[in-house]
Amino acid sequence: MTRPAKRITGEDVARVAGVSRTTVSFVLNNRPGQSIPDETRQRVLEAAKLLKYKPHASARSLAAGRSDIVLLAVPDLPIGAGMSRFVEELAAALAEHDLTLVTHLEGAHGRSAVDTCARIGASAVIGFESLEPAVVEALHQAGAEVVLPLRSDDSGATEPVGRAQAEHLISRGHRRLGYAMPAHPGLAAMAAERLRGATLACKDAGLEPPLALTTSLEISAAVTATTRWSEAAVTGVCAFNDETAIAVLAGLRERGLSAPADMAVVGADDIPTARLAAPPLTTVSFDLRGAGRRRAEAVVASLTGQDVPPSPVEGVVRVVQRASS
Amino acid sequence: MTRPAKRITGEDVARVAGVSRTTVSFVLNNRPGQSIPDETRQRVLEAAKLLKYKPHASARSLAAGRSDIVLLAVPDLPIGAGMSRFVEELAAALAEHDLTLVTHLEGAHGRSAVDTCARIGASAVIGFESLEPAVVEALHQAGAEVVLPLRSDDSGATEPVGRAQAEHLISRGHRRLGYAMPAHPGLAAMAAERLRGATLACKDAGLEPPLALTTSLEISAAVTATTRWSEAAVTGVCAFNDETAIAVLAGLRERGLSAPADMAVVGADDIPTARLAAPPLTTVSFDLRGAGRRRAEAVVASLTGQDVPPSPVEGVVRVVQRASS
DNA sequence: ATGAAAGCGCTAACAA
DNA sequence: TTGTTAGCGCTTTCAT
Repeated sequence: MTRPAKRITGEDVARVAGVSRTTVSFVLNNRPGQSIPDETRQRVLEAAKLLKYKPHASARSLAAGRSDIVLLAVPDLPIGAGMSRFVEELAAALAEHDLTLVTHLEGAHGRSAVDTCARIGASAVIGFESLEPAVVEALHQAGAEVVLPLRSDDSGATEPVGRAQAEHLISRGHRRLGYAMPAHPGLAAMAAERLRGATLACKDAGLEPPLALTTSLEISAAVTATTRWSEAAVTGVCAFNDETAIAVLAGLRERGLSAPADMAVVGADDIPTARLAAPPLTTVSFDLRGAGRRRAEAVVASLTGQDVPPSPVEGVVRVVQRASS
Repeated sequence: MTRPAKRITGEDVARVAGVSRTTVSFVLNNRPGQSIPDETRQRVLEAAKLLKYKPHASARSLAAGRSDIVLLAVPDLPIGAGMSRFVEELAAALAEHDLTLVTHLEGAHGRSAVDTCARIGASAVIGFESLEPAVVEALHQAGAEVVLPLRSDDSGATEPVGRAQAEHLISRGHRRLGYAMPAHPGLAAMAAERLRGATLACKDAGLEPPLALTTSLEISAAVTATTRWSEAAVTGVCAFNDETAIAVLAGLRERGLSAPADMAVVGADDIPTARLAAPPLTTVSFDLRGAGRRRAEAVVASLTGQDVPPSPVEGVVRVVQRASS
């Protein structure tokens, strides 16, 4: 498990290939503008493969002045399966541009994102939500060339989610809506955005804003919330996400009520267990992969100083109707 | 978002503090054995703070010969909230030893863990499950000094989970058990381990091994599985995890049966929605934070060449009894 | 088309 | 106690 293993350097490759280190570098990075005969190029490539040469990351970054490492800084919040799809796509899209993505999970006791950024020498940092200016500044100080918030404008499709939820309920005849907010503080900002989307949909339909109530993932909390909604004549509730929606469903069940007859419920995220809920949960799903790809494009663009092509965002939000509404 | 910002080097700090770069290095890394007068030390520290000096990661790693970056390589599998607790603790514990953790999520199209390891110049890599020897070799080639599987021996508490599930059911009088295996291929290895634990518990009790059936997260699959269990006179089933257990519950419900009367169900992981299931799900929870900490200790130990103190693993697995069993 | 040489910013012997 | 010096492995400009 702990073998140091002599490192193979570019010099080794050069010696084996019978060329200079410079040539090796040119070939391996296939630097444009250098017309290297195919014969030489092959020789270098073979030597590299033979020796299993891996360029030394630190040396490369030091010399080149950039590490091409992109750090995704995830704050302390409940992480779900949707996240991995986003991250995978982000990583894949970045890799196409020769960038390497790693993720930092911010925890109560661990390093801060800024710290981690400095330690790994990231070229770019993608933060969640909007980054505070002071943090952005610190990140730059730490060596990051580019710093982007996660959901600028389109990416998270966050407001549209709330809008889609509310529109769905409205289209099914509900006139008084509720919104189930998550208890986790880290989710507050995103929840507020989704709620805003729902509020806009209500306004468009000439309805009052949804009655927003916080619901932790416990039956008792859900009982309290659903009771208040019932009292307020709410007939349909949008939940921040599927977990919260499942809590609402549980609250209803506990009270001897049922969805959608007594109260329609729609979640968000379309987690795997949504369809297993009782009743199966109507939810809003959205294109996380697309979001990942768009984010990657934005990073690449600012890293290379190009203009950001606005990249169309269409049909990202979709209602998956099941029995709960 | 894209300000290069002139980098502050150790030289700048040295100049401001009126000392040499060496002294700066010594103070900042507070190298032992160098008795530097407090006055000088303070001067350096102040200069560094004033200039907001951050050592250049690549330069440091290149010179020191190690990056102190630890890479956690997560394969392509459904990632849950439990994971973040583990990662957070791992990161925190590593940070105490001046190591920095970043995570790589393996995806279908992105970079491989080996690739990522090479690109970031990780000093150590923590893999999931057991790493194949060829991969370990490649990782070393890529520059990793230490390579550890995630769950060697104790960490994941994986076999004990299955054992606890089965013992719980057996203690409640069930004589014929079922085991619900997940459909996701990435989970197969872990599932096999948990099943093994359950099998051992059965053997200890003089019972047949559990009837293992795969159950995807769809009601139809769960209906099929539960039907077969019913036919085989199974009265209690352990599920690989809570999601699978929730599927089993849904299958039972669909068939007009109920837990635990017709079939007792116990999950694993204690996800937040377990208590919201109908009926609330009995599950097995375990100490992910402890696991994270132990893994960190192992990494630190092999990185520093110390002997690994076996670190006691007690009371990590706990049955949380709810209505489903 | 290829090579020589000068760093990138830092660490760590070794001197002083 | 502090400074001088020599690299770490790579990129890249400038000669050849």
